[in-house]
Amino acid sequence: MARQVDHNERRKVFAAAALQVITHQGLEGLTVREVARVAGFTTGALTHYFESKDQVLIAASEHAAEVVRVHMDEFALKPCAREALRELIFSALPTSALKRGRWRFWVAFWERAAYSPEVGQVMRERYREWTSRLVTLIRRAQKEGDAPADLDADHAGRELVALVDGIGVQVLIGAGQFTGPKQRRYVDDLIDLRLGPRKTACSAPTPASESKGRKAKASPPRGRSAAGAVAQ
Amino acid sequence: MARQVDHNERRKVFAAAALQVITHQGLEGLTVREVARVAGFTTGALTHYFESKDQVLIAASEHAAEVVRVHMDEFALKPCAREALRELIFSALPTSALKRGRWRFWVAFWERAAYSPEVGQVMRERYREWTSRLVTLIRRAQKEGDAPADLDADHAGRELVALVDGIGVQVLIGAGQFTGPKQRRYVDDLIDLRLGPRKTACSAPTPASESKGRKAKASPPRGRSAAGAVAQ
DNA sequence: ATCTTTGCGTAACGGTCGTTATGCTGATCG
DNA sequence: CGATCAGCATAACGACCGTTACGCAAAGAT
Repeated sequence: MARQVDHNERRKVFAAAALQVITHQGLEGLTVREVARVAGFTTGALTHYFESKDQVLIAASEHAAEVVRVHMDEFALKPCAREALRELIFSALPTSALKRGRWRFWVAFWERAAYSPEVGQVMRERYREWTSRLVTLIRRAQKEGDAPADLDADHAGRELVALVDGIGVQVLIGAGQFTGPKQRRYVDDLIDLRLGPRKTACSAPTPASESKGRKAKASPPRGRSAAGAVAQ
Repeated sequence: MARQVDHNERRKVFAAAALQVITHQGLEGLTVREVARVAGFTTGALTHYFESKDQVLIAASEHAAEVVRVHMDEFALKPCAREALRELIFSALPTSALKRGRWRFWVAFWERAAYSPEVGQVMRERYREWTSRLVTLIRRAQKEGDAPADLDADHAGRELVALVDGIGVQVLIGAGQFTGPKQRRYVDDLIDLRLGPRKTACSAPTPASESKGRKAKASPPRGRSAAGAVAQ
């Protein structure tokens, strides 16, 4: 035998490089030469691990999904489902330069998915997982009495997914001044509207928790009836 | 002098051809040769009217916007603002093969806008107009007593824009079985949630009518229409 | 020590891209 | 009735693309 290299490990290196290239230079900047260069190799090495450029693209999306998966799993562990839902969605919003780069990545995939069945397949699986996370948390919130029992969790989940994607689009093209707090306000507003008034206490209902001390975050408006005069 | 042709008219023919190419073959299928071929010319003619490929792209988006603008103006004339809002949004949803093609077109632009400032500028103007249409109708609904007076129309308008874009994304990648009626249900649901109970007095709500009957266009684009261009 | 196999760099191939150069055609005007 | 010039086709250019071919270096196996 000859020397052995961890095949999966190498593929991950190239996938990460591809992710970086798309994030910074877009889909049309994605070339096998550039990916190999960023990864610290040449095309000869890359072709050793991938059959085609499309396979590199797929691997990049799988790598990106894996990176955020770790992050997302943390939120699911929070005791209060409704709060976990909020923060999970917040973490997905394009509120920083890095996250906006990630969003450019996914938008590029949307475009590609419409023409490549294989990419479409991958994207469908990504959305199945992402939507499922939200729906699960909504159901948990219902069990915790923090959302109406007759709420259609599937509907609400997909609605939130759509809202987030829509926000992402507007941020990317630079429509309106969609700052981070503003993005969060849209999410909070829709959550409150769908799930109704919040429970005053989370997990273990501490009965005398009357302190109104909130963190520095701007507190979002409540339901529709109280939504007047919000200017920022 | 030599023979004269309508410069703007020619540009429109190429723009329509570019629109068709992107719709059917995506952004990576958009080449100056293909656009010229579809328009019934060759690259020599195209370069006579456009400085670069990017300019063709911009012209294509302006043409697409102009086509839908005519359609949208009809809805604004409806007596009941809330119903007009519904149908305006319905008309934008990717509920047919043709409309899905249009959506592919816009998604391609989102991706491009993130990297080309000039394309971004154009897209921002498109969204300003689209959002403004929705917000105006919401305000009219408020005046007609068909929406709560304390509703933040700007917020609701942008929320609806985001929802529609999010639905478009999910339809394009094929996530869930997002049929036409289902798409409309999401829109209706959010409108009802934000604007509250409907007034009964308005014109009888046409139940999910897809007004796809092609009305006779006022006048066909004058001059010689090229080979396979302009498919409304 | 030698053979075999793997890892990967180098370079070339065929194709397509946006753009540019060039030349024909025919409508218009002095 | 030429002269002229806009309109457009043809073709070539240089760059870059994904992919393939090939060769060498090094590490495990014998």
